[in-house]
Amino acid sequence: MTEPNNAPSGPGTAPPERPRKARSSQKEQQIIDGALRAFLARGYSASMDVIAQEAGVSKQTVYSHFKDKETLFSALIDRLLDEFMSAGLSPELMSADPGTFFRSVANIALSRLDDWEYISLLRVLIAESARVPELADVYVNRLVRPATQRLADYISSNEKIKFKDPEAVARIFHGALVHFIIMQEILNGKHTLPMSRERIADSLVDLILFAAEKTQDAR
Amino acid sequence: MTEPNNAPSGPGTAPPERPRKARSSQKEQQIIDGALRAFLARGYSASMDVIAQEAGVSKQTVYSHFKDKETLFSALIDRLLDEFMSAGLSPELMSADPGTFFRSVANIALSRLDDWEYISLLRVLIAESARVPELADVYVNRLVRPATQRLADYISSNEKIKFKDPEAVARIFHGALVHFIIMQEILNGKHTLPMSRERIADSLVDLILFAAEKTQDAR
DNA sequence: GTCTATACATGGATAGAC
DNA sequence: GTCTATCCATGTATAGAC
Repeated sequence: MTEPNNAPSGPGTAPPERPRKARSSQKEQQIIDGALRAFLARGYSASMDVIAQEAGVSKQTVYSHFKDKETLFSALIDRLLDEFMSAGLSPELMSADPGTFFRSVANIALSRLDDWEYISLLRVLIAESARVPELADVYVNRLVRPATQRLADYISSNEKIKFKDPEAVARIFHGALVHFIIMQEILNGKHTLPMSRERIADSLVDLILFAAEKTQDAR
Repeated sequence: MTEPNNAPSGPGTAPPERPRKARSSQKEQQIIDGALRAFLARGYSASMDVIAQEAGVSKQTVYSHFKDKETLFSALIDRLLDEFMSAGLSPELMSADPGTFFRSVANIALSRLDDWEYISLLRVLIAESARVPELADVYVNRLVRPATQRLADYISSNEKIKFKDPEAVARIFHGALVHFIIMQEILNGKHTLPMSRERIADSLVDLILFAAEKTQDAR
């Protein structure tokens, strides 16, 4: 009945301490960790038995902390998305020159090629997007929107570059990077269609910088 | 570099002619169609009961044509990939000017935003890529490799444009388009982060043309 | 080949002891 | 809260009649 979880995102007061998992007992942390591993490795089809086993607790213990499988799944995805929520590019980067800025953004994005959790999360989100569209919405609102927004803001505000449609350019830049991750890591392109991340970063940065210069020339 | 006609980069020795059995009875066609709808709508978790119902036959009839669920699934995905296999851009396009070429490629790719089968196929491929990696490999070899290869070939051969790394540019161009489809249609971005396909196409074509011109100037 | 009926296993969820 | 044991629905696959 009364759920131990409290304090969703408090509107008026910004809590200086962690808003979530105020008291996560030893067992609860075990459950969360185990369920995370199970879901990310096997998708939503991971059985509750496997989850309990992975967590090192009994199945009933899982159910004493989470109402049902769907609740557990959504809670975990939501939790993961929070962790990956970009805390924002460092402010000094927003005032860096275009070459530094785009190169840094590309490198940060491509560093996720090594992050098994991020890659698995992406796969599960896409896999379950039809069944649970809300999770895809959370992903878009927490990760994609801020990322593309900041890119568009930089493009719009920086004097040295000028594009007709900063938002579209931002989405192209972001999309090329994310697709490369999906391609290489999820769809096995790392083996069937290998290409180094440096080549993608180099060409992408060149592309946008050259186009920006050309647009400048044409003014 | 390599022969454009044959590209069976695999060890298997499959006769190039008669790639598929010609006899598909009435029932068998029903099964295929029903299973296709069921799998694309609900993923691999679609039950054999639902598949049989969707096909309008009994469950046993399905099993009399396909050994088990996994075989049926793989056969269908393989069949779908064949249908989507790009027959190659029309030869006259390969000799068109860059503006026409890239604009056409972008429009062709973005037309898949309206293709429910393609979108569902993409989702299922990603969803099952961990469990059945071979299907992802087939997708990459049949669709992604030819598409990016032709883009890279065009970039390499056309006198009017010059990039340091045509293959990387090809993958960026292709990736930005495919990611836009994943974003808008699979991850629900069409509602949460709307953007017209024309804006993406315009900015992407501008980006590559301007960058190409700039590279020309710098020669 | 095609159907109805069924065997067998798995999975989500609960009961009851401690 | 935590465990073991269990219920019951669903799912894959098969048997047997026609």
